[in-house]
Amino acid sequence: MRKSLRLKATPQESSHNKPSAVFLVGPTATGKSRIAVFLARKIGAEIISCDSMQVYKQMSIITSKPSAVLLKKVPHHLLGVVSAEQEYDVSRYRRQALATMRQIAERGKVPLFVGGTGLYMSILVDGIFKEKTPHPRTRALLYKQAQQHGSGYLHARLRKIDPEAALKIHSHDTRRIVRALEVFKTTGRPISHLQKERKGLADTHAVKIFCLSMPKADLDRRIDRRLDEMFRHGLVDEVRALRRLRLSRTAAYAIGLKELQGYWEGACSLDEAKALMKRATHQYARRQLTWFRKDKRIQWIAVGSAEPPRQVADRIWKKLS
RNA sequence: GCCGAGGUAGCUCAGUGGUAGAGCGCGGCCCUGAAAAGGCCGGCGUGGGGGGUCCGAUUCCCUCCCUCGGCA
Repeated sequence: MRKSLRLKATPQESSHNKPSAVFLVGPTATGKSRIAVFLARKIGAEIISCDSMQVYKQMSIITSKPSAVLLKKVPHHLLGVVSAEQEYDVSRYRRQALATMRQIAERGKVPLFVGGTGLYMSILVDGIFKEKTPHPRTRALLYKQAQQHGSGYLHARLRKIDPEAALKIHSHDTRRIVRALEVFKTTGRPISHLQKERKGLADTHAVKIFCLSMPKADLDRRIDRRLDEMFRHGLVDEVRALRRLRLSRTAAYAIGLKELQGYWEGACSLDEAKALMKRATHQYARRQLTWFRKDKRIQWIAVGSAEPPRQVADRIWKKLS
């Protein structure tokens, strides 16, 4: 039998012998993909992407999917699984990820989740409250009301039906106010109650989470370098091809689409568009870090800017065994 | 060289005789079916240099420096 992952058993776990799930997360451009492949080989894992944008088929360069070389070394899942014309969301991701995980378990392998989407990670580890899918008509109506009367008006309504949620959601955060009202309208229950009902991998698995980190200045440099590389590798052609599609709203949020659109509309030069993309990605990395920082279960892996991926993988592996 | 406009936050620029703001950037934070999204908080400043008037100047005056435009 291939060496399977043995985690150091803590007192509580020793009797249960929970299956394990490993997460390798971190902001963009820290080198997750390469490190993940080395790590996966060492622990007998298959990789499940934990990225909200790499799920789209026609978007490879723009989302920095792992290279073909890497894909050949270890089985990867949930990359390019839907058309960029389709909407995608957390719950769909969760269903697909859990199903994939079961298949991997059947093969006697360990699931290694790799990506930078904090919410997707949390929804796996901690769970999601299950309710019916979004109700588009209710939602549309609520947005219309928000437009007419302002988000404060909706927030006041939320305060009446679900004070707890209203306290948590800022009165300007239209998106979450609408969602909370929508849930109440369609289920008759306050979202704040439903949200307490969640079960995730943390309840059934021995979950290990590793987050890569490096000084922000180094990270920004790496981001810039990667953006330059993306352009060299045909980013513009890829995005030009995307224009022939009817991109879904969710896919359209990928960093770079708006910027290149601006270029084609003559609002800026290509270099300016590239600079805007770099900036947007720096900001994105910052938000990612904020998300990960608050999760106290995370074990941080400080990566040297020139440290070989294999070495990083080794360090993580040592923490696992 | 002359004329004109201007030098205020990292950038673009407001404003005021009582030591300054906005947008963007930058930093921190929030996040349960849009999350590479959305929202919140923070001014981060030798107000070009020097001198003068004034109780008090970033604001008024003088001078020097710099930038931009026009004329030479």
